[in-house]
Amino acid sequence: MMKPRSRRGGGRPTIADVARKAGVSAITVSRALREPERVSKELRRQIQHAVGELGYMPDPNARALASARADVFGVLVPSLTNNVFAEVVRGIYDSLSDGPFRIQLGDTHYSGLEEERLLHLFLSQRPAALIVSGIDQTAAARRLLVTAGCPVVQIMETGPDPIDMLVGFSHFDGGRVATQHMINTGYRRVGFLGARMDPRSQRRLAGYRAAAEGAGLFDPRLVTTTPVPSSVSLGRELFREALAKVPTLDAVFCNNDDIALGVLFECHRASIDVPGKIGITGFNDLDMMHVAYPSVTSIRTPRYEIGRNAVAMALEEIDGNRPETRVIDLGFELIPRESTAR
Amino acid sequence: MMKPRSRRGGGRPTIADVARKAGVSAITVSRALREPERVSKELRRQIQHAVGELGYMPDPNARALASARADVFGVLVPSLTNNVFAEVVRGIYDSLSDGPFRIQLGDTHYSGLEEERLLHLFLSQRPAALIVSGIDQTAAARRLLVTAGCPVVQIMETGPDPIDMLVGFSHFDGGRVATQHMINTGYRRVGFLGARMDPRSQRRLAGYRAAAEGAGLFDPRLVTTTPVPSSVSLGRELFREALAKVPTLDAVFCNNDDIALGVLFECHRASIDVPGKIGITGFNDLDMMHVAYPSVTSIRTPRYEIGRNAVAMALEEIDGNRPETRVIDLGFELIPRESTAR
DNA sequence: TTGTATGCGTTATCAA
DNA sequence: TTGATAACGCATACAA
Repeated sequence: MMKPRSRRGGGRPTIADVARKAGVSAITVSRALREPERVSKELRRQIQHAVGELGYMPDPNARALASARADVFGVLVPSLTNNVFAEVVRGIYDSLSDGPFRIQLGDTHYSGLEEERLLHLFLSQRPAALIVSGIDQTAAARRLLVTAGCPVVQIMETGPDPIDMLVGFSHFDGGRVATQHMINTGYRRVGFLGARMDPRSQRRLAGYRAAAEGAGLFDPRLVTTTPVPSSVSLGRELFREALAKVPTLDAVFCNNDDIALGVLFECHRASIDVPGKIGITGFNDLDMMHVAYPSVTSIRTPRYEIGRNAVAMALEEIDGNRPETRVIDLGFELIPRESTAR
Repeated sequence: MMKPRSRRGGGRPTIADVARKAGVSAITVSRALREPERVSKELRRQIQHAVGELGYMPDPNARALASARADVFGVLVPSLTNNVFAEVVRGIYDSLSDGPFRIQLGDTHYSGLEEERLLHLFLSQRPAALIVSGIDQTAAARRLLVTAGCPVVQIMETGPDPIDMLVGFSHFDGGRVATQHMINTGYRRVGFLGARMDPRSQRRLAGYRAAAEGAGLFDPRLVTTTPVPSSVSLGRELFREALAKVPTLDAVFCNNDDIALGVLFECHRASIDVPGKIGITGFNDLDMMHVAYPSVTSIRTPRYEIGRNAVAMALEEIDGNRPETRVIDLGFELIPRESTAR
C-alpha cells in the first residue's frame, strides 16, 4: 500500500519516469523514441531532455515482449574460428553496428542437428531477421525457417531454391575455374586436396572434377580428402599422401588457403620447386597468399560483401520494401600468382 | 469481449496453456521448468508431458522482464577476425553451449568509446555475466562494470586490480621470455616488430625492452612499430623497414605470428637465411608456426582456456559460490623451433 | 498529434 | 508443495 513503486526493478528509470519529467504520457515518449516524426517538435525536445537528464535507456526485453518482436539478428555460422566466416560476420557487424539491432551469433559446428537446436533457441526470441549459412539445411530446419515470420537470408552459396533470400557465389564454378586455370597453364596431373568436405567443399570438388574430365585428365587417385577439419598442418599431410599415391602429381587445387599453405611449406621443406615441379592453387585468397613466397594463386571470394549484402537485403524487407531480386550471386575472382606461373 | 485471447502473440503456446493442459497453475509450471526438485514428482511428470505435447518453449523476453535478469552472457572483444580472439570466443561458446545462456558478442574495434557504447547496450539487457577484454577500460567503462550487478570477468591479461575477476597471462613476461630466448641463443641485434600496438602489444614491447636492456643490447632503432592493424603483409613491410634502419639486425621478436610469417616469407624472397642470418620469434603459436619452413619459434598462449576459465568463474559466481581466487594466471609457454635454432 | 486502457508471457511475493 | 495476485516495462488498439 505504501510503496506501489518498483518491487523488483533495479530502480533504473523507466519510460514512465521520463514521461512524468517531460509532462507527457508514456506512449508519447515511446513514440518520440521510435518514430520521432510522429511527435511534435516541442514535445520531442522536452522528451529528449528528460531522457538525457535521467539517462534513460529502453529495456529491450520489455520492448520485445510488448511488440512481439526483438531487435535481434540471428546469425548461424558453421564455425567461429574459420577465417572465412569471421570475415562474413565482420561484414554483418559492420552493417548493423549503428542501428538498433543486436546480433545473436550461433556456431553450428557444421552440424545440421545443432543448427536445428539453435534455430529453435533463436526463434523463441522472435528475431527481426535470420541469417544462416549454406543451402543444405535439414528438412526440419527448413520448415522452421519457412515459418519463421521474419526475413531469412541464406549465405555463402548460390542456388535455385532459396528459402527466402540468398547471397553468395558458386563453389562449383570456383573449383572449376581454379582447376581449369592450372590445366590451361600446362599442368597435366592436377590433384584435389580437401579437408572437412562440407557441402561447399563437395561442390568445389565437383567443379574440379568437371574441369578435369572436360580435359580428359580426371583420375580418382588424384583426389585426396579427409573429413578432419582444415588446417595448415593438414595441408602438409594431405599433400604427402597425394604424392605417395601419385608420384607424377604436378599440381594441386586446394580446398582452401590453409591447405595450400601447408602444401607450400612442405614443398619448401622437401625442396620441391613451385611452380616448376608442382603448381598450387588455393581458395578464398587470404591476405597471406600474396605475401607467400612464391605467392600463391587463389580464388578471391567476397566474404565481407556477403555479410553486408545479407544484412542489406534483410533490412530492406524489414523496412517493408520487399527486395525484387531474391538471389544475389556475388561471384569470385581467380587471382593468378607465382605458384602457377611456369 | 468475445476473444480475450492473444491479440498479438503469434499463437505460440504459453505457460498458461501448459498449465491448463497439465491441470496446474502457471507458476507451478514455471517452477517445474526452473527448479524441478521443488515440484512433486507427479506434477513434474504431467507438466513435462504437456510441454512436450504442446512444444512449449519459454519466452526469454518475458522471462527476462519478469525476473529482471536475462540469461545472457555479454562478451566484448576488440576484434572478431583476429584469430586470437576467435579462439577465446570458441572457448566461451563451448563452455556455454549446453546451458540456458545465450551469448551476446560485441566488437569494440579496439576503441574504448565503442566499448562504453556496447557496455551500455549490453547492460540494458541485465545480463547474467559480462566478459570483457583487457584491463585498460576507460574510467566510465570501469564505473559501468563496477555497478553492473553481475559477475564481470576481464580476460587476456593478468593485473593487480581486477574489477571483479580476471583471467589471462602476462604479456610483459611473454615479450621478455621470447626476447631473452633469442639473446640466449646468441643473437645480438634483436629487433621488435609490432603492429596495432594496443595495450597488450605495448606490454610485450616493454618485456622485450626489459630483456634487451638487461643484456645491454637495447637500442631504440631496433624497435619498429605501426598503429596499423596486424597482417602478414604488414609483417613483410615492417621487416623491410627494420632492416633498412639497422642492416646489422640479426633477429626479430614479432608482436604476433602474422607478423612473423610475413618476415619469414620476406626472408625466403630475399634469400636471407633463417635462422642463420635472422632469427624469428612470433607470439601466440598458431597452428601454422610448426608447419612453416623453417618452423617458427613462438609463445604459446592459452586462448581457448582463457575463454573456458572465464565462463567457469562467472558460472560459479552466478551459482552463488563466490570463487576464492579472483585472478587466474594461465601462463604461457615458449616453443623453440628451427627459426631460432642456430 | 496525443492519450487511455489493456495485454505481452513470465516470475516475485505472499499466503495457504 | 502449491496457488492467487500483482507486477516487470513497454507497445498495440482505439479513442479523442
